[in-house]
Amino acid sequence: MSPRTSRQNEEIREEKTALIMDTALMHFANEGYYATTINHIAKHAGISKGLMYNYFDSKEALLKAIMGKSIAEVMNFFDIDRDGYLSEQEFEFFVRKINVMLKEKRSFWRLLFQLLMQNEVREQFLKSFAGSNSPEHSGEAPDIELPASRIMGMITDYFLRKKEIRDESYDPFLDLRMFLITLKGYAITSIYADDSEDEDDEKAINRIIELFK
Amino acid sequence: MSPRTSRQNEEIREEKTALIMDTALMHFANEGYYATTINHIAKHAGISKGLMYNYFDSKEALLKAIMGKSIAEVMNFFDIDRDGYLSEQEFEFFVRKINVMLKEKRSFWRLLFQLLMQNEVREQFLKSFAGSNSPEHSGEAPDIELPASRIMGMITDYFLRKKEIRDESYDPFLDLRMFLITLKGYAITSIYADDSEDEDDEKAINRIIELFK
Amino acid sequence: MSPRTSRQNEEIREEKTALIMDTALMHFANEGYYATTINHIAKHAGISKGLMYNYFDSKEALLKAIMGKSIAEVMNFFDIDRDGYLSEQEFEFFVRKINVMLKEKRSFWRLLFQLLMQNEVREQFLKSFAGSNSPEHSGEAPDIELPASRIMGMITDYFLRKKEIRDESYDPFLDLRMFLITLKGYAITSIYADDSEDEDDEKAINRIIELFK
Amino acid sequence: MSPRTSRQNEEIREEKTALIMDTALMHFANEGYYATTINHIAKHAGISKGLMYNYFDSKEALLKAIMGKSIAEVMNFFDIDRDGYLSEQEFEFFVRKINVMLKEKRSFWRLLFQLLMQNEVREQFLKSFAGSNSPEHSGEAPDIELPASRIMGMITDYFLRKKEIRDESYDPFLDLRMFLITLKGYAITSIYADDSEDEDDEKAINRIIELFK
DNA sequence: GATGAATGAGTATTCATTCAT
DNA sequence: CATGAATGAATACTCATTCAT
Repeated sequence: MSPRTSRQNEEIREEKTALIMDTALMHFANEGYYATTINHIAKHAGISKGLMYNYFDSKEALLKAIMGKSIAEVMNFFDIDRDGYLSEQEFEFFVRKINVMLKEKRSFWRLLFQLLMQNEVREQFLKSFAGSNSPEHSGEAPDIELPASRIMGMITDYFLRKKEIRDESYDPFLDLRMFLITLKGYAITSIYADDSEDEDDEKAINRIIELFK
Repeated sequence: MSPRTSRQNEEIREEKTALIMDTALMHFANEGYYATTINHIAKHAGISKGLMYNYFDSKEALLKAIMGKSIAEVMNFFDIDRDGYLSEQEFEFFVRKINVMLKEKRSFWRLLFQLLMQNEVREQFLKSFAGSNSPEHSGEAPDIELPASRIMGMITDYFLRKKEIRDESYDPFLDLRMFLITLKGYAITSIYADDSEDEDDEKAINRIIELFK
Repeated sequence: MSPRTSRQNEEIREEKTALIMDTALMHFANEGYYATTINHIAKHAGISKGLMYNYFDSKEALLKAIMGKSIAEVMNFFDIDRDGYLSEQEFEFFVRKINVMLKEKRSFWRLLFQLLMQNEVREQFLKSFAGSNSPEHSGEAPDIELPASRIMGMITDYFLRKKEIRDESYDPFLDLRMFLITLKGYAITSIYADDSEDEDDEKAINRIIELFK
Repeated sequence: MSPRTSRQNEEIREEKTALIMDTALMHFANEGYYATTINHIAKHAGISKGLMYNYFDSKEALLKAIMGKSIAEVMNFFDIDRDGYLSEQEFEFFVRKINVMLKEKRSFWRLLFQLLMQNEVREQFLKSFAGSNSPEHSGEAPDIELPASRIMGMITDYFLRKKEIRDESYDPFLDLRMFLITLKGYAITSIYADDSEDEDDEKAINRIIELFK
């Protein structure tokens, strides 16, 4: 009957926060952000509507928290504090890693794509990847911009370096463009495949590596 | 003082129908179907809310009308009554045509992708492309199914035929898969590019043709 | 090409007025006043919505016109300019007449009952039958009140006169009450019978006459 | 600071449910179902529009809940599990009971009559009373059908049995018909009487019993 | 921390009525 | 006289958010 220690409370908060975010992500991803009601999430998470608002200020805040956390995880996955250099061997590793991430975080990617389909959201999001040297930002998502554009920079460097070992006709920007196109195509195909044959995906990934190595 | 002729009324109806559908498509595509209110559409179309319902039974009916019309146009574009055979030269023509369509019907494609991101809609839609020999259907969209799966059949045939002129190691299904992946990737890249450089797109299309010819 | 004469116009007006009123009455009676839209009436009458408003100021005005006309017809049926005296033989005639009226004007009676089920309408209507000497009225339906209460007076007189030829225990007011109850019961039974057996109705009417003669 | 117990919530729900149903019944009965807006009900019940939908899915669902509950109460009133036999003494009791019910549940009967005045509703409802041996029903109101037709069967039996103690000329079906007519007439007279003199009603009921005993 | 009853601003939809032709 | 496109006020219904307990 003794009151919970603040340590215990802290644990409860973390557990509940994670539970809510996971449940919400799943439903946002599958039924759509607008189609998913707070009630629905609360019910499936086994908590009350009111409690949700104890942890998140609003539905939008919940969405942002989910996206922020997921993006951070994805970024972490890329081993942020690497040297920013992508060797040929690392390139293969990089592509395979993306494949793993797509499969492990299907819900996040579905949600991300869904959100990117809306102009307003997309525009806000794209700034993150635009320039690596934006001097100031509104503070909305200050910790994503840098890593995101750093990865883009890293990949760009990789293709620019390929020019040195290819002949005159090689166009690194076209190759980069084709790589991104193929990656995106693979991503949505893989993310929305209802009957994903891992074997087929593996073949496709190998082919992508072969094409852009 | 005499009432409008039915010819005049017919014209008015056609014009207004088109106006409403165009306005709605634009907003559905850019702001999202759920985020777009009937009020919003009416205001931007310069008409009253009530008039909308004079032409379309509901928001969903409006969406279906838009999708139906757009899909029909796209299908027409593919010259449905061709012989169903895709020669090597026709393949290049085919890919270029897709590129044109993507650019001419950006809003439709944006809306289509958006809708496909939601499980329920996607599942219903995917049936259209599944089998070319579904004996009966509920009548919802009977004129889309056939052409859609016919096109898929035509493309599949094309890649199967390539096997005959390639060596033993050629995997037509992987090649087909890669082609579809690349096309999808190109599509979403092109559709959502804010600053589309036609020149760059042209290069990418050429590369795609070169890769899968 | 010569313009219609005012005589012709007058004829057209009368025809159209009757057409609209008949159509409206039928639908009001069967589907209900609220459930029947102006559109519905116009379509079934084969005219335009606008024309309706050329003849009637509003939906309610249409209703009032219908009720007024029907009530007038019913009153006429009772041979208004009779002497206001109901003999025993005339009583039988009177009851049979009511039966004929119920069958000939089913739609009107259905509509009337329907309207009487709503407090506001009923209260307004009941004044008509209340006193035969209401000094003033709002002018809404001045030509109904008198005949209606006159008929009630006539019937009341009939039952009061019966007292003279019955024994002491006879209660004319109870008998009158029972007569009205039975008539109402017969009316709604007959009006809403889906499979009206005229033979059965005939027997019931005979019984009613026998009971209250 | 602790949340309400589920017992407390249960109580609140029951109270509010009853409050809403009572308020709605009163207004439906008096102003008519269509003429009564959800707003109106909410305002008179002293709650918000939204809360209504917390308890009932729709206006129609509210209506059905009210009718279902009322019909169940009425049926209970008739002591359903009696032996299904109506003796002469019980007949008197039966008629008096109906009178009590009419007075105690005026609003319900007003609403019922009102609904029965509309073709569609009536047809659906009348099935309940039609046959006592309908093998299957759509499940809409399975628990009403049986008792309703059972009561009709009980009354029919009563009149058929009277034949045995009457002379040759007695027509039980005509008598039954007259009884139902008189009952209906009494019902609507009583239900819609603005100035109901209980004394007069009592006399009429006595007369009815005397007539059909 | 936890609950779910309660709120109200917002959304799709209906329909009597108007009006230009 | 006749038409039906156009309007907008009203209505049912939804759902994020608040708050008493």
